[in-house]
Amino acid sequence: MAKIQSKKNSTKKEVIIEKASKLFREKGFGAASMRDLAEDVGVEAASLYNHIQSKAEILQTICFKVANEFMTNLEQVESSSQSTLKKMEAIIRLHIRMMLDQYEYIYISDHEWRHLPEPYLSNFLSQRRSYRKRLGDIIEEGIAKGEMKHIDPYVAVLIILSAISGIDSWQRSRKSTSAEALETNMVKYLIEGLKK
Amino acid sequence: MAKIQSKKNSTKKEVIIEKASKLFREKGFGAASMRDLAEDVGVEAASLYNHIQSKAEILQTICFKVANEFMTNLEQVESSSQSTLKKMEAIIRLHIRMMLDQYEYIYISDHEWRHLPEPYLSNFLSQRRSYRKRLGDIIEEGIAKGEMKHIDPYVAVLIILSAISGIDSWQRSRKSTSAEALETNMVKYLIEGLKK
DNA sequence: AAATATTACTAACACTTGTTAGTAATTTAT
DNA sequence: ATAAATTACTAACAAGTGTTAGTAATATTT
Repeated sequence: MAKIQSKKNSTKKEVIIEKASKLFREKGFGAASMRDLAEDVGVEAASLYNHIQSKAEILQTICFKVANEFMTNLEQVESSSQSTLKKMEAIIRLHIRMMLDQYEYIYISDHEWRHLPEPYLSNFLSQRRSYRKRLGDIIEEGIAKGEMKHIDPYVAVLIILSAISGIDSWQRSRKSTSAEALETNMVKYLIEGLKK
Repeated sequence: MAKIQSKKNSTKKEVIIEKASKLFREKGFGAASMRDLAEDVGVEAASLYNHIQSKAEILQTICFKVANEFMTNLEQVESSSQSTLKKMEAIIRLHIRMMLDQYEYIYISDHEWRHLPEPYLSNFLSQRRSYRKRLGDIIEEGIAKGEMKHIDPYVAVLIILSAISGIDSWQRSRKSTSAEALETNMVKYLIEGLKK
């Protein structure tokens, strides 16, 4: 049956993935070894395979967990009845917050997806393409309704997502600017850039 | 004396670095092997060491080449007598263009610097910090002069650089949007977001 | 307490890694 | 053409890779 390990209410598999996410971010997926991971978990490398099937599976789990979370949120926003600007703001804020408190996961999903084995790689990229397309559709609608300025929707999506993804280089020097100030300023910049 | 190899007027070392930059981007520094690289160059792995000293040296060369290029340009812009908005526009345009026609180099400098060995790593990060600080100073001056809107300069720099860095995910699907349209739209978005 | 299922261990596998020695081939300088 | 320097080759190294078998220890269920 379900095994409850560790101090928190989390499976050992979850512990492994959590430790792995930190390790993969620090050293990169390729350079992080299963023996490194085992040491972090406090176990021998071979023992990991009682809980996971492969190193790649860890990466898959992380990448698709993140992708699904964003996709679910997008569907909620799409089916809501806010203005297109409010929709984009909601999405931007979610991205920023997830970047702030699920940093490791998001970072890996953003930067290490290249190492996904097929067919997961194609699947992931297709999901990402679809996600961006749907963000672009919201912006397109915003332009059509006169709520947003005339700009290439695809480029706008690129800018917004990349800008948020760049918070990773803030994480390492988080003295001067607080998290709240960061979110406020980013939303201001990114939304003002859309407004007509 | 100077050895002229290959078809073009380039040292074999330059050929190696050029091939390496493509390889490092595709597979990541850690996952790219010297044997992979050797095959691309058309030579045995051991022969590479007649021209380079180590795998890490290649990474160093690439990262600092890029860093120096940006730094030189920044100094020119700083000492010019344009408005702060024009200065930022000039910098943004340079970044976009370098991203477009020196894609491999910039990408590696952006994403693979983590694998630099000390003391190069510290050196690189310090240079990067300094670069961003000076960009922030331009924005701060822009705000003080009333040319730019009130925004945290550090966050603005973060957004601008990250947004441009995100062009890498455009490279792979460069059908719909042309390079000129991309630059125009990005400048529009990023500069409008600064203007008062 | 006994039986069962789960997890950790040691040892080893086949393979890949960056790099070095030593030497042959080739290019450049005399 | 001969000498000197440069570059490519083969072979090998020590170390590290993900992963599997087999087994001992531990926890869970009966």
